[in-house]
Amino acid sequence: MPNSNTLVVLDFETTGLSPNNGDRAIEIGAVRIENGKTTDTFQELMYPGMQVDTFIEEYTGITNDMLEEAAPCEEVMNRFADFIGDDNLVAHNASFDKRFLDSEFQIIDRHYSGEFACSLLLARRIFQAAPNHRLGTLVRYANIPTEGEFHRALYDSEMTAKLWLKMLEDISERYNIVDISFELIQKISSTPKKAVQKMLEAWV
DNA sequence: TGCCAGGCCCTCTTTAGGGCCTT
Repeated sequence: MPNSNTLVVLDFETTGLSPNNGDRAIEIGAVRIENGKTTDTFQELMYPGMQVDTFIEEYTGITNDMLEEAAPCEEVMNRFADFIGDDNLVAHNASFDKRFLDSEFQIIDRHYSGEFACSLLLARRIFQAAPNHRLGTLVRYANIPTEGEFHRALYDSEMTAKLWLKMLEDISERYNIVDISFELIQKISSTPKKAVQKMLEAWV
């Protein structure tokens, strides 16, 4: 059974946008949050069996030379499957990371039982006034200190985790809700933007 | 040869189109 007090916030760097086009993961970063505190991290580069193009090298700072020294995707993703266990999962634009997690796990015949939540969907509802809902913009909007490079897997997962906790804190303070369950998060994320405030005000 | 992501969300919507987000 997934533990609702424990979350793994994860982020992939990849060769492109779609596993259906043959794209693979090149780095996975993750942060485990237990009762609001970071208790563990995971970060590994992985060799996807192909060269990445110059856009990806420049976007992520991950070079082909770095990847050639890395363990293959299959090996790294097996370790990552052990890391996430049955915990629930969070990512910024989770549909993207879920596609790559599913694709990489299918290759090695591994499975997970946790459910995904999406910090982008939550932010569109909780931080409606933000200029946009890219991860970097939201981190600045929420006044979260930054001291690293975006577009690396561990740093982005750490920033997503901090943003996640900030949104939970915001919900808790704004609506006086003490216990924010994973189920409530899912409920907020699937409620139309205009109806979120009323829904939360009525939440007991 | 030519194509090439996909889910969410808004609106000049629902018999659709296009921007936002992720690499």
